[in-house]
Amino acid sequence: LAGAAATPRAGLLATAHGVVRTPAFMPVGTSGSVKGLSPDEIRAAGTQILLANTYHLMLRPGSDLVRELGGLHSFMGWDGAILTDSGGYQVVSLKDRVGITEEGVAFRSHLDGRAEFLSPERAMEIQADLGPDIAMTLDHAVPLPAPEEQVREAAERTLRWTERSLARAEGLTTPSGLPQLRFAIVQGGGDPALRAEMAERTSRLPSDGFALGGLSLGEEKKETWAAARAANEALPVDRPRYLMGMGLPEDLLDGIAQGVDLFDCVLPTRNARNGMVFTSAGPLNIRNAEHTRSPLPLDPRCACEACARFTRAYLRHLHQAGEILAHRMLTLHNVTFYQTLMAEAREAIDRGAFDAFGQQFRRRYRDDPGARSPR
RNA sequence: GGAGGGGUUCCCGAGCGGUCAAAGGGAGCAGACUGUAAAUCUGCCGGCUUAGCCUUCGAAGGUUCGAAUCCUUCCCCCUCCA
Repeated sequence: LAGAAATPRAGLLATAHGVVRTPAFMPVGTSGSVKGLSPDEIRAAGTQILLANTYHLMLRPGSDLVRELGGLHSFMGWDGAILTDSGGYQVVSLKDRVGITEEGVAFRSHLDGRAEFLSPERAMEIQADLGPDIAMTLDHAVPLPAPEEQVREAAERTLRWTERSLARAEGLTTPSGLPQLRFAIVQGGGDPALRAEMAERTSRLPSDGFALGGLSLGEEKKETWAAARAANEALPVDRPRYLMGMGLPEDLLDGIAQGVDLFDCVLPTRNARNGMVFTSAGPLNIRNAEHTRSPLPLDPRCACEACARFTRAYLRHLHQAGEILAHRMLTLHNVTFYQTLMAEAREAIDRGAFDAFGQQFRRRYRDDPGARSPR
């Protein structure tokens, strides 16, 4: 990896399951599955690395079972790279079932109400059992807006938890025996100064990469990027940066512009199941009546199976009829769209033409009337 | 032929004198979704010149200050008996 602190960069991230060309997007496969897609389809969409979740897999089927069956890669039949989130996000998404102490996070399982406990140490132990290529340290994210004091406290606690996580990870082994990278998470809310400070302090720790967590959690977009930029400028240039949980296609471009190497987001997969399709001419909702008789593909610029084979009219029909194929095809398309965007961005960076690429993408994404089928 | 039950807004289905343009589903229409408790959730869903007015609960007539609700006749459906 090369380049100045917070400018677009393309690189290679070596993992135990292949070299990931960055910037890269990780589709989310929380429970060990990118909902609706087989590993071959995930790969065909252009995916190099995907994300799974510690909390969910810990509850079901249990990390010991995954270890017994050779680790997450062999368990789910995916031989590409995997990153697992530590469960820190569930502190936010499951906030009503969570209690936080300095020791860790107490959960009431969303599955059966059972008490579960995730400490920084346990998060790393579970991730060692799961055996992803990259494990995330446990962090404490805060929904925004939040009082300054609370944001500071969570950020400081995250740093302490990061130290504990990294310390515990020493000596742990994966089921396959292959090495595991550890990424530390920087918190700090929407405050650029706090973000910069936390990034600087975190970067002194022996971490293989760094992540920006707790963004797009209710703050204004301007705030998101100001905070992210401050952190990115303070992070070491020679290690990968991961912007957690974002985002929209525009967000990916904005993140890449300030030197982010890794992204993940549920939008392309979850929204696909809810009928939303990302296209080069902007987003569309396949449920909308305007597509009822449309003979067009979702996106004429896309090479995925859904676009090669099916009309909007058919896909709309499938979605209205509640057919699984609609969810599968829209998911395949959205993931392909995201991965194509990332591949084009990498190529543009290599050419030294990222800005122009971004502008061209945005122009088409916002303004192309081809996004709408004729009435 | 006899006995009984029923026809409600696109569909199913509550309501059984005023608080009913009429519960609840479904369908339809639109919106939301950013480290997934999500194939989920929210809103609209008779019309209009929309703090109100108009048309609507099989049809027509009647009772009543007031009817989807009560009465009469008619039309249509279903069940049982002959």
